Amino acid sequence: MADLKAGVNQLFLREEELRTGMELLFYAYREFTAEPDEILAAIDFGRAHHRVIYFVGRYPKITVSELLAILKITKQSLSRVLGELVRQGFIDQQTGARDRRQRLLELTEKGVELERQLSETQRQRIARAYKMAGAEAVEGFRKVMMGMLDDEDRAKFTPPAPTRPVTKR
Amino acid sequence: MADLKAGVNQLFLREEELRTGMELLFYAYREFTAEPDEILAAIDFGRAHHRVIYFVGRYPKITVSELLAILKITKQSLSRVLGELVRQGFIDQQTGARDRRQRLLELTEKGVELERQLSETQRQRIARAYKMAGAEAVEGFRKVMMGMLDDEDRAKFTPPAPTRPVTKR
DNA sequence: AAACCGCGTCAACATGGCTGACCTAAAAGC
DNA sequence: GCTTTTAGGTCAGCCATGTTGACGCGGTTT
Repeated sequence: MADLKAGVNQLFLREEELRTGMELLFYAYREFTAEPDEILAAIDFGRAHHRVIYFVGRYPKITVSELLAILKITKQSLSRVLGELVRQGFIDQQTGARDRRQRLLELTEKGVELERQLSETQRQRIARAYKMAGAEAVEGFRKVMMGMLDDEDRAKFTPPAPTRPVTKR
Repeated sequence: MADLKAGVNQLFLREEELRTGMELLFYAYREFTAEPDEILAAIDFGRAHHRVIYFVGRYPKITVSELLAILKITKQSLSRVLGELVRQGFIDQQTGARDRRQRLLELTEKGVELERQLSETQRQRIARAYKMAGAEAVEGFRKVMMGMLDDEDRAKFTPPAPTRPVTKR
């Protein structure tokens, strides 16, 4: 009887714990995107533009299909925002040397500036959270977050250097 | 000179660390929503329906304005999905006893079943991550995630029992 | 009685996903 | 060298979910 009660209690705690995790993710993600969204809206861009800017900044000379693999959207969706970014001079495309079908993407100076501006609030938010929580907690955060990913995404974080999904280049 | 180098290195590490945090959040959120999204699509619902179902399940007898405060969307947006959920018998509305202007929301049995089904994969994903990472890491995860929230959201997690933002009821 | 509040609704619009079809040019395979 | 595959672009249309703004009804508060 005592055992049964303990079991039920365990279950309840676990349920609470899991819900907390779900909600933390929901709220954190929302807060995380809110500030850049405002900046973006002012220049008639959306979250999609931010993602493209971010990953092009992260992986200079990334190809379109590599970018698609990261974002997991269709090329039609990407092309809309990417096209705008290119036309408005935030991103440069240069034809691949080895493979001339590829368009290697890179931020222009203007693009770098926008990226910096957009990510600044996010960086601050994370830095604040890391600082408040302490180094050990950060390690735990990373472990748990990694555990939530599928193998494919997880692999992006394990290799020695920051690497994009490598296809032949 | 050695100092300077160390400083630069510190900066680089910090930058890497922060980017990792940003990306973990991006990928984790995407994975987290992917599975429910599939189930939802099959019954012609979207992520917005899930959120409503989730929070109504979480806070039975929640009022419309409390729900709006949690979701931070306009009532017009909410009303679209909430209306469908009510019409299709996933959510019941009952007029508030104290304040008859209020519509207290509750999941029907059908709603509970859908909620369970939708959240199941998410619960499993979190449970797996928690288990893989260990109790201490989970504590760290929570600390960091809390640090990312604004005070308002953070307050939702600190009180003794799970509480919704309390207005007069 | 007046003002405010909770909730619903109509209309119009933007963003960012999607599918499907079709094209060019370059690379790879045989 | 011809064929097939690949990288990338483009047109057209659809859908979900967010937005603003305006207005109405009934219940509560002052």
